[in-house]
Amino acid sequence: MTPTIKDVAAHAGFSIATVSRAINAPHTVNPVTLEKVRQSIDALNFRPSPLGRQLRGERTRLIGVILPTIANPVFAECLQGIDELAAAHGYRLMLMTTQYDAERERHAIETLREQRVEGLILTVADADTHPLLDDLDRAGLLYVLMHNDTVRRPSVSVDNRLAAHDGVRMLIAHGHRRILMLAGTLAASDRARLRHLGYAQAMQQAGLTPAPALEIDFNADELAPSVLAHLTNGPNRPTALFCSNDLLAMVVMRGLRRARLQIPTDMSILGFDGLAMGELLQPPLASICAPNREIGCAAWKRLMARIDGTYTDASLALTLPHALREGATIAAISNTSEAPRIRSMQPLV
Amino acid sequence: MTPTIKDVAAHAGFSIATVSRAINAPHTVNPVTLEKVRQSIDALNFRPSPLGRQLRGERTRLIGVILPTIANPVFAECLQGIDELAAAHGYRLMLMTTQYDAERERHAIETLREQRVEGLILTVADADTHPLLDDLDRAGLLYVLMHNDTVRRPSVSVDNRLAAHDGVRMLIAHGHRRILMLAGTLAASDRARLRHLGYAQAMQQAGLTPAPALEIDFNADELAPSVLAHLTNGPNRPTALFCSNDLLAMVVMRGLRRARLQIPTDMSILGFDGLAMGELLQPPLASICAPNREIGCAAWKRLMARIDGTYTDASLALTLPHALREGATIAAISNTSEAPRIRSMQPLV
DNA sequence: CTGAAAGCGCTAACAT
DNA sequence: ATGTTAGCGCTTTCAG
Repeated sequence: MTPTIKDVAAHAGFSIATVSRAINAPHTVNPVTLEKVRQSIDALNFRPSPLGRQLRGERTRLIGVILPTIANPVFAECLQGIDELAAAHGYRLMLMTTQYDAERERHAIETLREQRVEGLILTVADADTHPLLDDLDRAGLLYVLMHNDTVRRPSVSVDNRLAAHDGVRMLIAHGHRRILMLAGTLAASDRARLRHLGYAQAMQQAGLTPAPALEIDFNADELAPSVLAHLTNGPNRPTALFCSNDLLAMVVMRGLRRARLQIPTDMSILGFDGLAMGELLQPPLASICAPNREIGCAAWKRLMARIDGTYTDASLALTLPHALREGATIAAISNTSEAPRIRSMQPLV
Repeated sequence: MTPTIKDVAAHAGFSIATVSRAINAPHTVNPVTLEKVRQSIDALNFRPSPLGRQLRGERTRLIGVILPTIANPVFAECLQGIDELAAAHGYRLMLMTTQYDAERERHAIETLREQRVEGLILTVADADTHPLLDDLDRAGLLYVLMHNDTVRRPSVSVDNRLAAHDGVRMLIAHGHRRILMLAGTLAASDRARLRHLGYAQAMQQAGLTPAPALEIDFNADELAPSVLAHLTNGPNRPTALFCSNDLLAMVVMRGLRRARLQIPTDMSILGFDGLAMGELLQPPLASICAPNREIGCAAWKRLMARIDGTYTDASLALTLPHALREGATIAAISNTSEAPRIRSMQPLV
């Protein structure tokens, strides 16, 4: 059916070894022979089977990608970046999702190892304490983490702590003092932890009291009554919500609207991720933007550098810059009783 | 490094053939032997290499997925469905995106063929006239189309014409008479064509005059002045816009807002796709919903059925039901000069 | 410069 | 019930 190297050899009247050399080391073969072989290749429309090469222990040109989900555009955007570079470099991508499940993470890694991927680009729940990553190190399977914010392993991310810190500082600069952080139920990630840390530090530095992150059920149509009570409860209600990601922010915005709260008049909202989608909202969502596509691209480049052995950078973690997108979901609070005066702030960033 | 079948054989004191049988046909081997082999497998943590099997001409357990982009959640949602079933059935997914580019479509198909995928799930621009799909048929490589609305090939889709027809009828039932269809610049797909056909038929059946689809630049921040003129121009301006997909609808909504038009008061908007995201908008986007995840799942099942040879269904195309999501972006037009009376309509669907 | 042959990990006749 | 062997498509010594 599909022609093999044998067919080409027969057609050209040479051995399969010569055909192989004509393909992989053209300079080592007589130009005349080379030409004949090439013609046979064209005539038969032969393309060397990756399978043979892969089995032979050559490079598989396979890269594994493991993501929590692609339903969240954050990861879809990263994947776009990876895919673009992979296509340009003749690599094939094998994709597996974990739905944030540890057992599926394990299974994905094992499956991709079996398939002899040359490297792995992945996002895990918690990078620092992940035993499987130690296994990879031990086995010599190269990988680069994406969005995992750790200095202990090869990774590409924004500085989640600092980014959250900047964002919350900005809220404070707008006069907010009672700022609550909201997180999804799958919040046991290094990202979520660091974002909350940044929030807490920004609060403390402004002499304010940070609160634990309030967990929100992502899938519920409405906000839980207990949550709503928290958000609307009397004079101590928060004036601003820092949501640990944009999807959550959107769900919260909808929930608040259903509860007849105006955004940003009654409540300011700040998201995290910088989803393109957010700008299309009304009002456009303020967010701490991670360069998701670039994170994917950078992870690819790092992985390639590790594979090529040109990875000489001493530091494991690559931190990409974040940006504040000041959408219209944030209102300034000027002279309410809670924030009696506009304090002078040092410039942001 | 990684143990091979040889290592297991040596460890267990049997031949590699016996080990292979212990794995693939346990009943043909002596229970005692079987147990020993299994212990060796466990001891060495052996997992048979897919590569050897694949080269041997066995099933590769590889499925190729080709999508225009995963930046559009429509495709990400499909992919989620596919991925879920693939993981459950022990298949691996190889993903390639085309960015709606014919050459990249060709390249993706060729690459995946070389890799000996057992089948292909893909979305192409225009299924009917696609020569590469004929090649696949000829080569016997099994595939199922997703979102390509054609009766000529194995496919899973909604009835784009009917869905658009229903949607536009609904607009008309709400009193709209001047309804314009908007399409993205990459509109040369069978989907877009059929959606416009449905629009045109609905208009004609109501005695209204359909217009050609107006092309919108997806990426521009604002709507082009010429477009804006079209939409706001005097008494003949449209009162409702049917957007060929939800992402476009969102961009248009933002553009209209920037031009100080109120939605739905000044303009009603109907999208197509039923993105989950749309419900989070303000106002929630009315849309013709395709069951994207289910389309992915159904495509998977069809492909598996074709591979297993249990695909006895006579019809090539599987049409999944669409649904109208009547968001708040549609206003009723009752007694304006343009629509002097509410005409009685037959019930919708 | 070219060819013969070994071998990557595995399965499937064919023997025993 | 188990072992031997050939071969999937390819690359790579090693000879010539």
